[in-house]
Parts: sequence; structure tokens; C-alpha cells
Amino acid sequence: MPGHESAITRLRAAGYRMTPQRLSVLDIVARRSGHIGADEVWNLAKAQHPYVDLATIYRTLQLLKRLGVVTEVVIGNKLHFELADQHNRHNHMVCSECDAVQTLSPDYLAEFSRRLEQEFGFTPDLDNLTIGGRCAQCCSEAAE
Amino acid sequence: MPGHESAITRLRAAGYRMTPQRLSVLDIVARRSGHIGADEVWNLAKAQHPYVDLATIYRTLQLLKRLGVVTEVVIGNKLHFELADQHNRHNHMVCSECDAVQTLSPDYLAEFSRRLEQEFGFTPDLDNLTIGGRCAQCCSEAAE
DNA sequence: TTGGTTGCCGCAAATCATTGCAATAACGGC
DNA sequence: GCCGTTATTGCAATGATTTGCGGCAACCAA
Repeated sequence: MPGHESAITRLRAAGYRMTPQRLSVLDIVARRSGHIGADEVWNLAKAQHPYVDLATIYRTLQLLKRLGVVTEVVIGNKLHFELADQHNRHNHMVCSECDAVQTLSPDYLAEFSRRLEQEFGFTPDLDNLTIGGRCAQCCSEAAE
Repeated sequence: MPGHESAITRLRAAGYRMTPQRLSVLDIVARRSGHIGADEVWNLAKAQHPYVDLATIYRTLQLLKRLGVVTEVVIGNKLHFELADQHNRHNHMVCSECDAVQTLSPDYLAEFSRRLEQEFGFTPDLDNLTIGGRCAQCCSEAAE
């Protein structure tokens, strides 16, 4: 399920050019179910297109993030990305001890978000919000 | 109001040693009302203690964060820190366009946090959670 | 199809943060 | 107060990400 044609259209509509590098990154992220690190995107991209620079990977990922095509997850000290799917929105909870990632329905943050907008005019970027903390397992291990 | 004696005690209680470098960092962060960047901590620390390494600053700040003595705020692509004050807990909303920082009562996240713990056993580290997004001013400017 | 405009890429350097290692210093016990 | 253990430091290297710049290529118009 490619599903990224709309992303291409959106890029063009926003005045950006479509390049083989961008297509490649988009394709790699779209094929992957779940998040993928920037370095891994780079490795896969090199296979398709021998001379891709890592800087281009990062720039492209940031661009796609700004356009809402991909979302960012902070895992440990590294950034991961995944295809934004309007029909399957979710947030991420990441354990700072074991780096385990759990997803969360955005419903949990809906009320919070609404209040920030209403009371402060602040529009939180929930799609790219990573909630750090300690997972159940690490909590129980720490309690021993 | 120094207020970091308790932090020193806490450090010692956790089995850590007290060094001039750590005292220095603690003192600098405590004196500052509001957040301060790691580089600025370094500059101020060098004034007191000529040979302090930046790595020590980062290590110390991470340690103090782990112990709950300081909290972290992500501003732009840099980490800032401030003294954790149990009597004045707050979260931060940071605008990704203009880097403006607003504080927020933790009450706004209390219900959310409670649900994560109850339903998933996940303990979010709200003290160090930075909420990214767009501030009211940047929102209105973007709408024009 | 061709040409001009201008956004994008590769490269290299800079920035921010973390980590391995050997020397040093903090601190509990004598 | 001195000593030994071992956590901590400084240093240098590494890792992760961003940025400046000049050449190149995508795309629109003719």
C-alpha cells in the first residue's frame, strides 16, 4: 500500500520540487510499518540512489515533518520517523530506561489540547509529541 | 534564598560525591531564576573554577535531572535547565517558530498523567516534558 | 523542446551532546 | 589526619543533527 501519492501532491502544492531523493525517503518511510531512524533511512536510500547525503535525509525528513507527511518520535537520543496516517493517529510513550515504545490514542490528549488552545491560543504539535517516562516493567524492576 | 542545601543532601544520600564542579553547577542554576542553557552554565562555571570541562557540565546537569534537582526544557535545538521547585511546579510550552516559552500549571496534565499510570502503568516524566507547538502570536501571523 | 529561474543537493564544517579512558580527588574507615 | 577504594574529572574522540555555500537540476513558460 503505497499511499504516499497524496504526499507528493501536497509537496508540489506547497511549492516544493519533487526529487528522486525525496521520493526515495518518502518511499522508505511509507513502506516501513512503524518508526525508523534517520540513519536507517539513509542506508536504505543509498541502496536505491548511490550518492545521497545524510544531510539531505535529515533535511527531507524535517521538511516532510513540517508538511505533516511524517511524524517524529524521540527515542533515546535519536530521532525516528513514521508516515503520518490520518486514519491511525497516535502518540508515543517512550521509556527512558529501556527505550520501549508504546502508542497511545490521541483521545487521551484531546481535552488537554483543547484547553491550551482556548486558554492560551497555543496550538500544541501533538503529532510530534513524545511522552517520556518509565514503562510498567522498568517501574516494577526499579521497585524491587 | 539558596535552597539547594537539600539538593546537596539528596546527592550525598544517593551515594554521589560532592565536588566543586557539581556545587558550582548547582549554584549557578539555583541563582538563576528561570531556565539557563548548558553553554551559559559552562561560561559561568569557568569564572568560578578555571578548568571545568563542558562534558562535566553536561554530565552534572543530567545527573541533577535524574535526581529531580533540576528540570529540562527543550528550546529550539538546545537544552535548558532550571532548578526544580516543588512549590512552584510547572510545565513549559515552547513555540517552534519564535522559541517563546510559556509556563503552564501541571494541573492541566494531572488527569492525563493519572490515566497513563492507571491504564498502562506508564509513569510519564512530566517535570521534564516540553510541549512544542505554535504560540498565539505566531499562529495569528501565520493566518494572515 | 528548450532555456531561465531558483530551489535542492552534495560537501564540508559547525553545533550540540555523549562517551571511553586514564589520572585524580572525594570520603569512609583506620 | 592518613590511606585506600572508587566515583568523578578532563581530555579527546565520537555521535547526532544542522547549516553555509556553490554547482546542479526540477519545473514553468515560451
